[in-house]
Amino acid sequence: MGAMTGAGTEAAALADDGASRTPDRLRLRASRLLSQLSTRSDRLISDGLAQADARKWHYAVLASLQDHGPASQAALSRRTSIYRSDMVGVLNELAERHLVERAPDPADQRRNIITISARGRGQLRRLDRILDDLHDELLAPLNPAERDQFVQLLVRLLDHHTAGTP
Amino acid sequence: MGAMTGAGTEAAALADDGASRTPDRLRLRASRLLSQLSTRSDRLISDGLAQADARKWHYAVLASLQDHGPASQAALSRRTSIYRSDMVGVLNELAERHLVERAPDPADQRRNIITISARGRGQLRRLDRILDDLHDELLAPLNPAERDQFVQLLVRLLDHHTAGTP
DNA sequence: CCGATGTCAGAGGGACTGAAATTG
DNA sequence: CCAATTTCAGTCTCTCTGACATCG
Repeated sequence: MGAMTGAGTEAAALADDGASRTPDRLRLRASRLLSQLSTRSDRLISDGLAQADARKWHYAVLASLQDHGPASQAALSRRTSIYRSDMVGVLNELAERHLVERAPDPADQRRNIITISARGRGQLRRLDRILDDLHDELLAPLNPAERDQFVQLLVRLLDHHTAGTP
Repeated sequence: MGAMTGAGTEAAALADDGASRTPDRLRLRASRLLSQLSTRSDRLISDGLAQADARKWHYAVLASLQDHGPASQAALSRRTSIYRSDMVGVLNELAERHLVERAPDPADQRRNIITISARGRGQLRRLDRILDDLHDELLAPLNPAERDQFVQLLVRLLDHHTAGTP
C-alpha cells in the first residue's frame, strides 16, 4: 500500500507517540490537499474568466439555462448550488450585460423567469472554450485516463457528501 | 473514454453550438467539483476540530513543530503555507492554550523561536486521531486503494501548481 | 395559515496585501 | 542601504443566515 490516508494504521494506533507517524502527515492529509488545490484552481479559473469579463457564477448560470432551459431564480439556485440570496447579484450582472432576460412569470407572480439570450449563448461558447483551456492547465500533469479517474473520484465523494441535501 | 474533462473533444470543437456538449458540462468541471468538495471538506474538518477547541491551522503548526522541530514564525509560515500575517494570530491562540512556547532567538533578535510543549504534543495526538476519523468520513465512498490514488493525484496536481512558489 | 419566492443586509472565515518597526 | 522578521490593519471573495414583503 502507498501513503497512509485514512484512519491510523494498527501500528500507529498502538504506539502513537506523535513521532512514529509518517513525516508527511501534514502533506498527505486529503483535506489540506483539497483546500490548497481548490484555492489555486479558483484563482486560475477566476483570472482566466476575468479576461472575458465573467465570473464562474456566470458560467454556471448560463450553462444551466442552456442545458436545462429557462427557470425561476430559485430553481436556478438549486441547479447551480448558488444561494438564492447571491443569485440576485449574479443575475443583475448577467442582465446588465444582456446575457439573460428577466421576465415576471405570468402564471406565478412571485417568480421571475430567466432566459438565456442570443448574446448569452455566444458568451457561453466563449466561456466553454476558455474553461477547456483552463482545465487543461489545471489538470496538466495528468493524462486523459487520470483526468477521468480524478473527476470520477471527485464526483463520488461529492455525491456522497451531498446526499440528503436537495 | 469516460467523461469529457479536459479540452473540447474534436467533435465539440468542430460543431460547438453550445447544445452539442454533454449535458453534464457543469457537473463534471473539475474546478467546480474541487471547490464544492473542498467546501464540504473544510466544514467537516472545522466542525470536528472545534470539538477539541482547535482549528485546522493549529494542527498544521503543531504537526510541523513535532515533525521538523522548532522554528521561527517565518519558517513555520513557509512550512505550513499559512501567511506570516495570519501566523501571528494562530500562534497567539496556541500560546494561550500553552500548546507552544514563544521565545526570542538569542542569535537573531528579529526572530521568535516557537517550540511545541508537552501539552502541545498531547493535543497533537488527539487531533491526529480526530483527523483520522474525519478523513475516514471524508473518503468514505473510496476503498483504501482509491484513497491512495486520490491523494496521489491531488499531490501531483498541487506540486505542479506550486512549483516555482517557494 | 403555511410555504415558496425575490431581495437585501450582514456575519464569519480564509486568502491575501501593505506598511510600520526592529534588527541582520 | 537592503533584506528579513514580527505585527497590525484592512481588502476581497465566498459561503451562509436572517429577515422582509409578496404571492400561491
